[in-house]
Amino acid sequence: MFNPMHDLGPRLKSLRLASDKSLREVARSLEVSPSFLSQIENGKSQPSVATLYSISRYLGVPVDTLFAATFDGANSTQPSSTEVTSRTAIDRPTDAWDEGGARISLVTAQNRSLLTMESGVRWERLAATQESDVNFMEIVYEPGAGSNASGELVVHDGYEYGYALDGEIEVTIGESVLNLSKNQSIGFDSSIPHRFKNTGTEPFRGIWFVHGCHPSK
Amino acid sequence: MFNPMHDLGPRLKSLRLASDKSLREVARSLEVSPSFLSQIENGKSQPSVATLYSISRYLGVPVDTLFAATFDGANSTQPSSTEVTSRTAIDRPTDAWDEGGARISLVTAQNRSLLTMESGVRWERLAATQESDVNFMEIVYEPGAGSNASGELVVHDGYEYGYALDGEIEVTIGESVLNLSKNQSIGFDSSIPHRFKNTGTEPFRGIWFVHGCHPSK
DNA sequence: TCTTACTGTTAACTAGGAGCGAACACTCCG
DNA sequence: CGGAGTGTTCGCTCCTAGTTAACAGTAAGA
Repeated sequence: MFNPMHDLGPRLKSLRLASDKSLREVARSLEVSPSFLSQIENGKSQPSVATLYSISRYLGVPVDTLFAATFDGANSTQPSSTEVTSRTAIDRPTDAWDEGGARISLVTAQNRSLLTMESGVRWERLAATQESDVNFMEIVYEPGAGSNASGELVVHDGYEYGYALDGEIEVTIGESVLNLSKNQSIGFDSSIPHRFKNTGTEPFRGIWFVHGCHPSK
Repeated sequence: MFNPMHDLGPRLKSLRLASDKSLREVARSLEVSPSFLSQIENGKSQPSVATLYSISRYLGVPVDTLFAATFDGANSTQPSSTEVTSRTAIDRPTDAWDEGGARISLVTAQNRSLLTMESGVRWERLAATQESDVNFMEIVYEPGAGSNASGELVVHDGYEYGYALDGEIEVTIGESVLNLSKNQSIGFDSSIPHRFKNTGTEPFRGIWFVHGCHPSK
């Protein structure tokens, strides 16, 4: 049985060192004792959920990053990097992930590659085929999150299709403002300026499919 | 001081209910007592990190989803909902549907166009855009149903992507036989001979996306 | 109606570990 | 030689994660 926590301490430590903070300094901010923090970092003790959450917040990483997650199940080229990429913004959704995939790609909820943006938007890749210009993903918008922090509209080639699993999201496409809620679906020409924003109180979850039209390709 | 955990229980509960599992069923899988799970869901107790992690794994969501994120921008605009523009194109099934959609297409569960095949297979179109060679749909395979009554493998151009909402389905692609179950997703080159069959006892429901590669178009 | 088999909830309890304070060993600087 | 940093370890306390048991409610048979 594999224990996802076995690596938690060292990860925290390296993250702390990377941000050049002393153990006592972090401990003071988090309102825990330095000794306890040391014990956590050395795997001699384990934090409560609340403590872990505040640590990860302080270090600026999603909690999931701290677990020994498997980056990509089936055909992972990277051995141990466990990259959960975190980027600020991505212009074209079809560029989100760049490595190619196999001819067949089965992905479970556990081994999806994750792309976390600030401002509560998350994409999880649902399949990695050889096809470029295509993105099949689960997207999550936390309450208040928008596709663009600044609130600008986005334009790109191709078409976009989505299905709402949970929650509700405000979709602006051109002049139209729609509300996409559970079990509803949408498709549109993404050359029309568009934007998403979760104006509700619950996270929005949806299945998304974006593909460029690659007219020449 | 804001507690990010205050909503954790309810979230877990709604996620469990969404996946249609009983409390005892989940508890058994996670090897915790049902009572404890109930206490967690009702906020009367809090799980350890390890337990929370295994719960989130089981439910197929990242741990971070479970916290009340809420760093909202406080832009509570949108007083009037302006729920409009739901435009369903009229449809007649072709292979599979005729095109002729709007540039934007929002579809609710009630106004989807339906395509029922013999042998317990159903497709519901999720969006009708102007794009041809693209199908975005919800598919349902009743228990025992297969993509092909005769059980033959199918080949066609393009790629196929799917996400499992409910139930389980056996996917044969080339030599591989996979099992696609709830929250798992798949993508493959549809020029590989393939077939689906629901070998279980519950209906399978999934979001499907098929598009031809139309190299010449 | 009375079982049986589920569902979820609550009460009472306990063992184990989350988290603490204090002392530790070290390095660097004046 | 002080101090003022760093991180680590020991020993303790008290809280709580997680348990078992009994609970109430519903649906399906017989």
